[in-house]
Amino acid sequence: MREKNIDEVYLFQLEKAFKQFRKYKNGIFKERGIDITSDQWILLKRIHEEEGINQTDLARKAFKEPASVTRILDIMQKKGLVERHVVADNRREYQLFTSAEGKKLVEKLLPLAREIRATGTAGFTKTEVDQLHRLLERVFYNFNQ
Amino acid sequence: MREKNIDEVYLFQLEKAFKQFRKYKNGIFKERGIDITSDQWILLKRIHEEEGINQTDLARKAFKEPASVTRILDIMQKKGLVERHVVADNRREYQLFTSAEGKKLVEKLLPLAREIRATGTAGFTKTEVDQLHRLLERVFYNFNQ
DNA sequence: GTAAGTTTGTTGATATATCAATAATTGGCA
DNA sequence: TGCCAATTATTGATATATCAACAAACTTAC
Repeated sequence: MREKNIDEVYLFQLEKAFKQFRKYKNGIFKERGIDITSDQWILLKRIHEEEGINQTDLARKAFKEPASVTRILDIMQKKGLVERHVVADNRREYQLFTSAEGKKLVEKLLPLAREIRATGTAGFTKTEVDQLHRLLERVFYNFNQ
Repeated sequence: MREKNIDEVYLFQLEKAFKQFRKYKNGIFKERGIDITSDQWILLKRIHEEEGINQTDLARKAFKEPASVTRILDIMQKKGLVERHVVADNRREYQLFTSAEGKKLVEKLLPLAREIRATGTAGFTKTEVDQLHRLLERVFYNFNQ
């Protein structure tokens, strides 16, 4: 049997879709003059959803490595978007909070994020979006065994 | 309307599936003692499919930036997996070839790659794999406008 | 109460992604 | 022919991913 050409491989399509999404998102931020990256936005939104979260939990929930989270937070802290607060009864960890500026940015970006999600599934029925979601969950599950 | 929690967002699931796939693949290579990364393998396989391809075409077909291709090839060239040949009638570009060692590695990895693809869609019907592929194509298309 | 193990976060090294700038070469065209 | 534009590859800067090693703080078991 002939080896599949890589174009036909669903995993290559998965990679293409993800990369194109990231490019699109970064492009939208840039074109609106918003100085934030796709990954910084993920963390900012997460912290906003759960103010006071620590880095380990943040990493797990955002599906990032703790080391990456450390570095992305360093950048966002320099930009004044987030704050690390020491915890009274535990000197190992930080509680993370969005700054006032961070909160403003979240409010600005939430509708944009909604638009971006809608763009990706333009022309999809609700059923198709669910189908895609469930199929991706199963792929994730299969690779997570 | 409440803002969607990021877990529910299909785009987050897309990212998770892709990252988990990459981790799984890198893990398999590592566990078999094969000194190659997921991305190096993509390029190696592509060159093997089209010996003599130049970097621009390789970048387009592998869906990578030319700058990334330059650097990944540098690494693979050092490892002795690929060769850059000068072209007689065009001193700007190189023709890329897999080395003898590169070819051996391709033969070793092709069945592994097939297994990895199968792992990702374990429990899928053929229809579901096609469905996933087509849905991803449409997401890509939507973000590529 | 202390030693051993665990948790939390950081850092270093390496690989890849992206954008911008650049060098070298080639092609088109007046 | 000679200049300008396009092509090909590289490099620099910055951001992120991954793994390993580590330090500090905390927890557990004895």
